[in-house]
This record gives sequence, C-alpha cells and structure tokens, in this order.
Amino acid sequence: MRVIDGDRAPVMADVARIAGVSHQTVSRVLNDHPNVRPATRDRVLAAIRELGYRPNAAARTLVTRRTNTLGVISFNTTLYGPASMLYGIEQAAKQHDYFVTVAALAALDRRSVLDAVERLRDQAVEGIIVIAPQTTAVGALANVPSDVPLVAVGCGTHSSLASVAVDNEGGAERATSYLLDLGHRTVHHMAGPASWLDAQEREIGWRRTLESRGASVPEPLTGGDWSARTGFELGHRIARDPQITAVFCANDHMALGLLRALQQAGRRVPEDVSVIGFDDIPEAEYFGPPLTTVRQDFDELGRRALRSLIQLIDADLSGVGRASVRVSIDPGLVVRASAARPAL
Amino acid sequence: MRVIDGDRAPVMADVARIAGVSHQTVSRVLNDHPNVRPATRDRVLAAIRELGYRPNAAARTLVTRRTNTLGVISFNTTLYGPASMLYGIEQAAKQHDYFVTVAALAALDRRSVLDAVERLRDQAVEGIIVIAPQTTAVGALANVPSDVPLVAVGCGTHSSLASVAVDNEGGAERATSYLLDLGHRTVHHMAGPASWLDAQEREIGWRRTLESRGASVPEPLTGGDWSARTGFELGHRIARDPQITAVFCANDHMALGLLRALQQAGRRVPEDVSVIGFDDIPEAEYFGPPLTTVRQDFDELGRRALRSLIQLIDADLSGVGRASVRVSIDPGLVVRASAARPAL
DNA sequence: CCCCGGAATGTTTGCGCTAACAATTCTCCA
DNA sequence: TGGAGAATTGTTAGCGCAAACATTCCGGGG
Repeated sequence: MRVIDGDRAPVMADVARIAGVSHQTVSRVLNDHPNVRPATRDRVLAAIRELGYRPNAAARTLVTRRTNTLGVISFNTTLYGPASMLYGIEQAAKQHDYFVTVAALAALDRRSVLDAVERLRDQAVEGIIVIAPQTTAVGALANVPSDVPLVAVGCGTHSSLASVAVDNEGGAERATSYLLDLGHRTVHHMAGPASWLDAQEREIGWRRTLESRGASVPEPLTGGDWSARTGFELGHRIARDPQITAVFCANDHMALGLLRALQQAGRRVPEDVSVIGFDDIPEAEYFGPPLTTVRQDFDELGRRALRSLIQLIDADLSGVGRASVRVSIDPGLVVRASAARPAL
Repeated sequence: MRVIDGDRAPVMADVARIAGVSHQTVSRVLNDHPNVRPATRDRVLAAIRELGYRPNAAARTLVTRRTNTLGVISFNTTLYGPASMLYGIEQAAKQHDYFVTVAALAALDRRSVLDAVERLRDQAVEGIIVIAPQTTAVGALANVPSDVPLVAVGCGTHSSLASVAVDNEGGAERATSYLLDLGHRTVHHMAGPASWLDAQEREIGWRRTLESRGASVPEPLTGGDWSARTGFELGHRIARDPQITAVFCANDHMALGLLRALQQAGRRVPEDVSVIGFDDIPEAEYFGPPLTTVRQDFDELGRRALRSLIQLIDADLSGVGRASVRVSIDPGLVVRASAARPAL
C-alpha cells in the first residue's frame, strides 16, 4: 500500500467494490459485452462516474496488444499541402477511434525517414502514414520491415508502396491543354524540386501533353523548391523572354513568385503572359490576378489515406493478405483570371 | 502457449535467455543502470540486436506510470501559424524524448475543447499544449481538471493559464507607430475575428497607439476571419474611401485580400494606400507589393511552449508546486514595400 | 586465511487490465 | 416441480516490464 493512497487514481477494482461486483463485470461493461444485466450495468456506470474512473490505456494495451494509435510522418508540416493532409487524417482517425501521433522529419535523407519510422514503432503505432513525397523518402520506405502497415500519401503512384495520391500527370495535362486550347503555341514549365515525385509527375504530364499536341517542348525552368522565393527568382528569367506567353507552374507558391516577377518587369498577366499554378491554396483566388490553377483536395487525400491504412490494419488483424491499395484522385482545373488567349 | 509461437515478438526474457542473464539485467542495460559489467552489457546488447528486440512501451508505461507522450490540441492546423507551432513543438519534443499526439478541433465551442482534452487524457498524455486562441477555448480550458499540466500557446497572455504568446499589443503598436511616423494622419484597422484573443490584443495595441499619439481613432473594419477572402471583401470598403491612406491588417492573409481589392479599384500601394500585415508568412515577401508586416516566430513559440510544458511536468513529478509560467515573445517589424509616406 | 563490504546479478512482486474458464443464477418447458 | 440450458457473474492467470529485495561474487585489509 502506498503512502499517498488517497489520491491514487481509481482502478477497476475500486469501481467494482463500489458497485458491488467483480472487476471483470466492470470490464464487461466498459467493453460493451452482452450478458450484463441492465441493472448491473447501471450500478457500474454510476460507480465509474462517482469515482471519475478512467481506464488505464497501458494496461489494456498490454493485454489486447492494440494501441489504437497511428503514426504520421511528415516532412514539413508547415506547407499547406502536408498541413491539410494531416488535418484530414486526424479528423478521420478520430472517427475510427484512433489516436494520431506525428513525427516531423528534420531532413529528407534515408536515415531521417527510417529514424522516424523507428521512433513510431517504439511507440507501437499500429500503422504509419507517410507524407514525404520525395524519391529518397520513398526509396527508404521500401526498406521498412513489413510488420507495420504503411501508406504513402501524395507520393506519386509509381512506387511499390500502398499509396494515395493525386493524379499529377492528369492535372498537368489538364493545365497544359487548357493553355494550348487558348491558342498559345507552347507552354513553358516552372518545375518543382526534382527530388519530389509530384514535381516529376507534373513535368511528365506537361511534356507528354505538348508532345502529343505537336507543340515544341521548351526546356523547363529548374531549381525551384516550391517557394514563392524561387518562383520569383526563376520568374525573372521568364520575364526577360518576350517569346514566353504561357507558363505552367508546378505549384501555387511558385506561381505567386512568378506573378510578382512579371509585375515588376512590367509584363501584364494574363495579357502578356498566362500563368497556371497547381494546388489551389486558399490564397490563390486573391493573387494579382486571381490564379487559374489545378485543384488538389488535400483534406480528401488525407481521409483516403487513413481509410486505406485502416484497411491494411484490419487485413493484418484478420490474417487476410494485404491487398495492395493504390488510390488516385482526379484533380480539377479551377479557372480564374491568370490565363487568357495570347495577344496576336 | 500460443499457436503462432514462432513469430511472436521477442520479449525481455528471450533476450535474457540468449545473453545468459536474467531479464532484470536486460532491463538494467536498457535503462542505463550503473553496476552492470561491461562484458555483460555487451552480451545483452548483442542479444538485443540479434533478436531485433524492442521494449514493450505499454508494459513499461504500466509500471513506470509514464507515457512520454504529450498532446497538442489545435483548432485549424491548416493555417500557417498553428501548423508552424505544431512543427516547432514536435521538433522540440523529439529532443526531449516525448511523443506528440495531435487532436484537431472540429469546432470552437467549449464542448469540443473539453472533448479533445478528454480524448488526450484517455490516452494518458503527460501534458497538453493548446493552440486555440479563442476566448471560448480559453474559457473552457479554465474548467480542465488540474491534474494534467497544460500550456496555451498564442492565446494571449491575459488568461490565467500558463501561456506562451507573442506580444500582440506591442506588435500592433510597432506597426501603427511606423505608419504614423511616415506621416499618415491616422491608421485604419482591419480587425481579425472578435473571438480570437490575438485579434483583440492587436486591436487594443492599435487603438492605444493612436490615442497616445493623439490621432483620431476610426471605426475598425470587423467581420474578418483571417482569410484572404474576407480581407478582399472588407477591402472594397477601404478602396472606396479616398480618405484612407494607411491600413494595419490583423494578419497577412487579410492584407493579401486587401491588396487585391485595392488593385482592382485602381488604387496603388503604397502610393495611395499603405498596408501593413501581421505574421510574416513566407509568401508575404512576394505579394504585390511585398508586404511590410509584423513578424511572429511561430517555430520559436512552439519550442517555448514545449519547454514550459516540460517544466510543468517536471515540477509535478518532483512534487514542487507549479510556478505559473507566462512567456511573452517580442515581434519585430519587417519593412518591405507596402507602406510609404502618404501623398501630399 | 578469513571475513567484510560493495559490485554484480538473480528472484519475486505487482502495475491494471482482459481472456479463459468456473460457478452461480435465472428461465422455461416437460 | 425439476432440470436443461442459457444468461449472468466470479475467479484465476497472465500480458512485459521495473522496483524492491535477495543472493552471489570479488578484492583487500586484518
């Protein structure tokens, strides 16, 4: 018996004593077992309320071997995309009675990713969602021991992992076609960081569209890192080239930088240059001018990822072999004011 | 004995058997106890590696009564501020060997906040950080049973809670003074949502500055919800009023909306109207024109909150009474191109 | 040479819970 | 009215670990 006995948190046995039943009956009430007389159940519930009893999660986990916890690994939760996905994941997890613990990645190398996985496994998460859309990360993930279900979200659909992603190529194609349809001879591309799958896929979609439409394929502008800053820097190059009439940017932030660079150079959007982004961040509508862009539903992406993960977990629990989940979501073009027919 | 005995995860006893020691010695090695002969330690570590042994967190928690887990409650992790704070918190938590589980708030009422707290307590978190800067949330928090340490971050410093926050009044004062110093007769204010403490405090700082400098205090523009959209809508009103030469916006996103509205109305920034924001989001530098704004270091805010929380937890553990932590961080003005002297 | 004291290791106990099994009550019909 | 069988409740046995206590080992001083 402890010294400070009075303020020890109540345990199941305490509840049982008050309710005049065995602790097992308390357990049955808590776990919604059938075959508990309603009157008994009520007595137990009353005792629980009276004591402010709260089941000990660790003890339960120890015997059931379930933690009801999922892990989310994310590179930079500060970006709009990852932040939204995390939000969607948490919302959905709550509904499925799972907790979500996050592991932010300090860097992107193989090592950091595996460390994060280890960290989460130490905490005995039942499954992991990875928001780390870089080739290195996806590569590292292939090495993860398969005893923990794992879903990659927004990491392209080409990897061998279970994954949920937007159809980047399709989105890029839509944007590029739209510009071509407006009458532009060709479309330039401000690419995202080469190490990101999304960037690669968007570039592929753009290139493929130009080729299939018989348009010339200009050298894409590389070196961007998704930020407005690099969009601005690369934008200067675009602003200097009067040949360029249409640009498809790999994301909205870079598009913002480009708009700024064009404005500074005195080139009007969309009269002189048409610009299309990717993501549809909430601010895109208020850029100058409002940005035409490809919409990604990050929230939905997160929810879908969560659902896939739970499928995987349930399959594991019931001993069924895992079906390799692979979900692709179709992005839509949001037409606003930054793209128009070219001047003659 | 279980049917599937072969692939059961190894436990401490397995390691002990392989290393030829007792399970307690394994425990000692794991917990860095002194008085373990180096040779023994090596044998144990080798056995651990060989088996791929991983301690069972639940079992350890059951006996130590420590989960090494912290909870973060956040309203909308999609916003730049909360997302950054969450990031800072997680980074810091990792260093202190804590896990972070998040609970996103579906709504802002008292009930949702308390539900989130309950959820986290069910998971036996050792402490909670709340990122929910609304009056209602803070009010609800006052009702939380005090057996779990709790720190509010970015929720103003006026509540009775332990808190870490930016000096909103100071920041607002800095922005307002700057505009006044440029020669504007007065400064208008596009306020944030009235239910947010930050919004209230920024408005107070703005008002106090005008009063102390003897400038007239115009009616603030209300109804904003931090979004570019509402900034745009309220912006129309500003654009129509030729008297207005300077506006202090409660945050950068609303400032973006305002810039757009002014541009649409043909009013130039900063020649006709000066605009200052609050937050310094990464994009602010690339607005048209680059936004002069008050910088909040969200990352640092998150780290500080975490440190405060850990102090609280340690105080609890060692039985010392909790000192009421209250940290205030000084925001700085970032001068860019959206504010200038008024036209004569 | 023996014994003492600390270093190193082992044994036992219990954390709070659920599963498995055992025991006790009801029901309902022959 | 007496059971058979179901419904309800109780008892026991771990889950995997760390703390408390018990034991063994070892080196050096008397």
